[in-house]
Amino acid sequence: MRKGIEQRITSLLKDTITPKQLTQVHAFYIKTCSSSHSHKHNRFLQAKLLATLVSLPTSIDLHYARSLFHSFPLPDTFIWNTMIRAYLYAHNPQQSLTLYFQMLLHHHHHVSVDSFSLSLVFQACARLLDWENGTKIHTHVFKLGFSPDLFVQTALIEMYAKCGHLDCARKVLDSMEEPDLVSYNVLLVEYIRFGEIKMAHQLFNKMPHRDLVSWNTMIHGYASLGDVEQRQQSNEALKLFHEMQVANVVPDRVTMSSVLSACASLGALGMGKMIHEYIERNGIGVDMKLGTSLLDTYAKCGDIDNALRMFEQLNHKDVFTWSVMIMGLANHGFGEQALLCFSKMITEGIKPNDVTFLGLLSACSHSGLVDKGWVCFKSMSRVYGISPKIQHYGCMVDILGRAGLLEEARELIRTMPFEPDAIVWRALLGACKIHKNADLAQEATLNLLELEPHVDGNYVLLSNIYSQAKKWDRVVMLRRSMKCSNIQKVPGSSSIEVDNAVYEFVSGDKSHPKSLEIYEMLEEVLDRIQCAGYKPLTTSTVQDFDEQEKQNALSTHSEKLAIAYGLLTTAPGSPIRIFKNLRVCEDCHLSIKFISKVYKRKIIVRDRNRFHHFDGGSCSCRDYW
DNA sequence: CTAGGGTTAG
Repeated sequence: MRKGIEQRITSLLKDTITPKQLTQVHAFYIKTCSSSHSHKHNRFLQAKLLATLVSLPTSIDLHYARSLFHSFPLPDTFIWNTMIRAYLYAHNPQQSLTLYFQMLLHHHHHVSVDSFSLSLVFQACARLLDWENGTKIHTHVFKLGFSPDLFVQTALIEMYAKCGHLDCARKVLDSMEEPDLVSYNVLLVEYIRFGEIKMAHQLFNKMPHRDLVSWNTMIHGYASLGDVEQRQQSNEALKLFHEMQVANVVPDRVTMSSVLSACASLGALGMGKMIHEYIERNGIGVDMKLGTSLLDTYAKCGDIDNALRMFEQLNHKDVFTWSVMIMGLANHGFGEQALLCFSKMITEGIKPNDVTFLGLLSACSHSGLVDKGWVCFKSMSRVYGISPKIQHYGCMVDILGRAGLLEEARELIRTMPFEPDAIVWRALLGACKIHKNADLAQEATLNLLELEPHVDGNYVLLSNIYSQAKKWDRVVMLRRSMKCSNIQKVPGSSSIEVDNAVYEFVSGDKSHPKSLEIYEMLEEVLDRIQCAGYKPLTTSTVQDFDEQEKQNALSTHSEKLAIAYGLLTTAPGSPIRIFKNLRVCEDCHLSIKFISKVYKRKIIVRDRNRFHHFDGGSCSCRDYW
């Protein structure tokens, strides 16, 4: 074949990005081969064809790759490696491994494994979580007398780490003479994936340099982890974002996405808005993922209007985007809108997944849509081929229970194809509380305490049920057993963001510097709403206090303090947003309705379960919560 | 050739 044609095909391959283009080049190659110039195949060009096929941005046509591979009578190391890569990229790491072992058998054909083969096969082991083969091949590295290669070692770190052998991974890293950023970052990512945030942070501090990926990994770690100490972790994410800027590392959309999820879990709307402005000011392009983050942040910070605006602005939406919107509407109590959103999603040809249905069922639950809940639940498997998980059954139990269909809820628990978990029993127990069914409550309690004997919230819920029924002896017994098992009650707290700083109040809190003013304000508030007809709902207190004591305990609940502070510090007529760690109590719910009317304020409360929008004396939950 | 981001019930 003439040199000119070889060069022409090489340059054609360079510009090949679609499978169709590739077949065209291939056809051209075959034509020139069979033409008069040469009948011999060109090994170099064929290898290049295969390599191009494997590196196309689209998914790999394995049939095609295999036929190319088999056209070589004696594939060399490069060609073997390319085929191993083909399987790896085509999500078939098992075949990569098989091919690697076949390659070893071709030793007599002078085909030898090189550092590319090794790094690829370790990646395959990492994806398969195949520690056994991984370690076995690790010994090959020594046997073959390889000088330690950066890529091989990095792949080894990933293999050990992904298989859960974080200490082995660390040993490989520590043994490296000059680990590069990727070697560090790989381990950082795996530490985070295993929830080892402390180890990650130590490594992060130890690194000689940190690049964008290192920072992003750490920020994401703090923003996404932390069921425990959620608040601290989210604040740590924001702190790191600040440090990153001090270190002159320019953030990108990945950074923004993580920082936003920290804002979302803090409920920090002001901070979220600042980040949004930062994104716009710095020309960071909003792609689908970042857009979904923004949407989710607005929804979780109580600003459903901006969430909807964001949703409208996004040109491309996938199942995540739609699910986030549906869940947002659900949490704000807009059940019908959530269902409408779902219909639109279907019309636009987006396939729902199991999370989408959690949003829908949650919407039905928050809005008391029993029939529609059943329709959704049944359509899951019948129409969309998604089999309901225990979470979906949990939602259905909640929907039925809240609506007072306690027997139906109990029957569903009995017939569902899962062992009921604590969450299911708690949903039933909560329903028993609303609808005052002592017998069923007894059954749910026994099951719940067997599964979760150490969760404070369960005792609080039970205690509320007993005091509602005025069974004070039971309440006392419960408190005693809590004390015996050393179960601490998580105190209720409410926070409010003023001038981008978050203040947190607990019941009877006097720690705020403006405490005196806050309590004066609270007194005025209570006076004014009482004039408007508010009467304290003392039945929801746990203790067998006298009436005045009960009222006093209620009047300084954390949400009331936070609202008093909000009234003091924000402009008249502007909305007040409160974030509570537990569910809002009935008396607070009632009084906030009055406050919204008397002070002409929109008050948005995010409690443990959902949002309450108070306006003009009523709440968006229509007292169904 | 290896590294980083978005949804998950009550």
